[in-house]
Amino acid sequence: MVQYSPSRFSASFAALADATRRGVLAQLANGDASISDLADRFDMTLTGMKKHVGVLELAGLVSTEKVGRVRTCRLGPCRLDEELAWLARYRRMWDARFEALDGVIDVLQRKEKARGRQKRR
Amino acid sequence: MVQYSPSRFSASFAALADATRRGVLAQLANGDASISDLADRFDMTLTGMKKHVGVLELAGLVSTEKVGRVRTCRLGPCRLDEELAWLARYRRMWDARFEALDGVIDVLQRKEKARGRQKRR
DNA sequence: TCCACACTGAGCCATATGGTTCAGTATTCC
DNA sequence: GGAATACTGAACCATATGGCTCAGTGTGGA
Repeated sequence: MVQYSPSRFSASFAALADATRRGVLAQLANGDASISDLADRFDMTLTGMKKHVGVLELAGLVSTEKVGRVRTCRLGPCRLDEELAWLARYRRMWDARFEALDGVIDVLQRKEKARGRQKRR
Repeated sequence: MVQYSPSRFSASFAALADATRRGVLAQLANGDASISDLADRFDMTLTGMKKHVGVLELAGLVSTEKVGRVRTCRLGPCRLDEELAWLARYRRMWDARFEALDGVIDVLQRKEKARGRQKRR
């Protein structure tokens, strides 16, 4: 089940905050892999990799299925749409904020010039 | 100085992984604020808020300046461009991956139909 | 049947994180 | 000068994180 709780972002961003986990996602973009494959590729114990996969799975970034004795990992249901939207919104606010600042600077500079003209008179 | 080390993403995503810090960014998008302002708004001690601001500052998301006895926080130099690009790239890979999967399913279904036709003969 | 393989879970360890209190220090205002 | 303000830093605490080992458990192949 997909979670839409307020902590969803916390989970996904925290999942992305680790270089190994970002690497795992990149790897899975190339194709599905077992826990052993991943552990091997990232030079880590099975148990260690399992924890990373667990974190990614909780965040919805990876889904896994066990068939026989091997658990296969693939990219999960979360496409990071909302995270992308959050970042995009943040950047719009950032831009707006700095345009506003530029506006203030403009006004100040115009006043400065006006004062200069007055002095010259 | 802005860092472009491999751990840059780790710092920014980790900074975004906390709800309070995301709130601080949203707040600063509305206007600059002192540490006290923020601590007050998020019902936290000054010291606690200072730590959060420190994390955001290290990630380049916030910059601060102390004048007199008050330290003013504003949105920082990092616009999250590369983070946005990373997420966008991930999503493209995600899409590609699932289109490929759809392709496989298509092929399987076509084979299935073909087998059906054979049986009926 | 038996061995090897792939995972799982408990538990340990060092360090990081998110918070606090308390005791400064520097500034501002009266 | 003295009190109030705004921050700063050290130290503490509980919990989380990122790793590990070790001892299972379940599956597949000879």
